[in-house]
Amino acid sequence: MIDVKAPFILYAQAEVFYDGRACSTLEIGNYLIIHKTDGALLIEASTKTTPRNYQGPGATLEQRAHILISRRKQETIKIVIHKLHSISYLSNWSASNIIITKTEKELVNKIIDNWADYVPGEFVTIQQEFPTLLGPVDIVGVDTNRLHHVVEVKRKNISVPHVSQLDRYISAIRDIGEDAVGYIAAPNIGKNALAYCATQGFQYIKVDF
Amino acid sequence: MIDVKAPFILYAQAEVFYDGRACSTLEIGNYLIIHKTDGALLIEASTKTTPRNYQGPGATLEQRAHILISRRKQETIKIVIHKLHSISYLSNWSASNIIITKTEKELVNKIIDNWADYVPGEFVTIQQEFPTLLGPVDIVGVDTNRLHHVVEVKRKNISVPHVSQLDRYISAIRDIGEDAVGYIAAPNIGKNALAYCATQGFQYIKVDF
DNA sequence: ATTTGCATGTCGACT
DNA sequence: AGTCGACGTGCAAAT
Repeated sequence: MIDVKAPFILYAQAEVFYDGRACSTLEIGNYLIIHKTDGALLIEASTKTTPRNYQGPGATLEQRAHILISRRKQETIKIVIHKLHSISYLSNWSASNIIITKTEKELVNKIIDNWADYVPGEFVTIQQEFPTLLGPVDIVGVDTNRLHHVVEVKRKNISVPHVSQLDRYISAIRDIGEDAVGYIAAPNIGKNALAYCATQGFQYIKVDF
Repeated sequence: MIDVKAPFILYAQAEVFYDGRACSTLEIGNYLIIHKTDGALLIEASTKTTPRNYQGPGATLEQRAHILISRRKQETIKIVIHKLHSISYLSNWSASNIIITKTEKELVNKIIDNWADYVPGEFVTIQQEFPTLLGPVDIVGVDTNRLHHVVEVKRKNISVPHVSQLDRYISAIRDIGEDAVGYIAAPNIGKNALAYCATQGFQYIKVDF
């Protein structure tokens, strides 16, 4: 009846039961059921971006009478189909990924290329991906007084956890016996994050694409 | 002509451009485009659960020649349709929500709400998601003797690794100089896990939905 | 209206 | 296979 090997979109009156990390029930109604080539399964209702129920890549689909069962690891979705309105198998469905531009790296490059505009002083080195025990910092500039200017860059809004992250980087650099001051750079910053910066003595660098 | 007021699913050869919190491009290919009654828009490819591009509820859709434009706040999606394979308008598409049951959180709440039934004693604080170096513990109650009652909750059966996890949490709390006793709570527990609990001096709390 | 924290988060990178 | 961090996170509840 349904080719569970092929990708398809199915519009049907159905009810859905999920068991796995939690349990859920979706009451009987008309839903859009999407089966992808990698086994992913979506049950979409008429509102919101996120599906009502879903199963990730690698799920296996089988049919028993008017019931579709998708299994993946410890998770199971059971779709009871009461009335099949339409089904259509998609051929040559693309799997391309989006390409994101305006990346963090782009901002990092802009700051380094125009370093003097953002951080005044005489600098000996400006280094990207400066290694610390907690992982690499985006940019660290060392001035003639050996003071480390630590810049953490985000491509969108800065929130409190990002400032906290900078705080830990600063600590890590001070732990190795270097003096350091902190900067956080992004197109925007949240109010709380800005206040947090003030308490920590960090400076916000507004940088746009 | 596409009825941009109605909910529909559209299979087409298209390319997609997004601008908003970031920028993205999706190369030309065959994609499934879903327009929901609340304005939400999804561009689905043949793999993965998450859509390649999307727009949340409240977005407005308009058509200009062979280009669909969805706008929402500061975000824009432009879909250039090269070849329309099929379009279907969904009638009586349900908006029902799922009902979630049997989550770990539900059990955690039940234990906290009825704390005295599960853990006897005089308590100063009862804290959820108690932070440790190994991550948060579900519940920690501190009694008048400063003894920490550490409760790890699972939504199904407890097996040996879960008890081992509790063991590590207890160690982490003792490492910060606090005295601690362990409890593990779930609807069921395996025989080996129960024996392991006995050796470690942990207590099993049976809790049901 | 804004902020906070959870999610069946998903997903990719790295160990 | 597990862990970690980012995400155009989305989403609902609390403030």
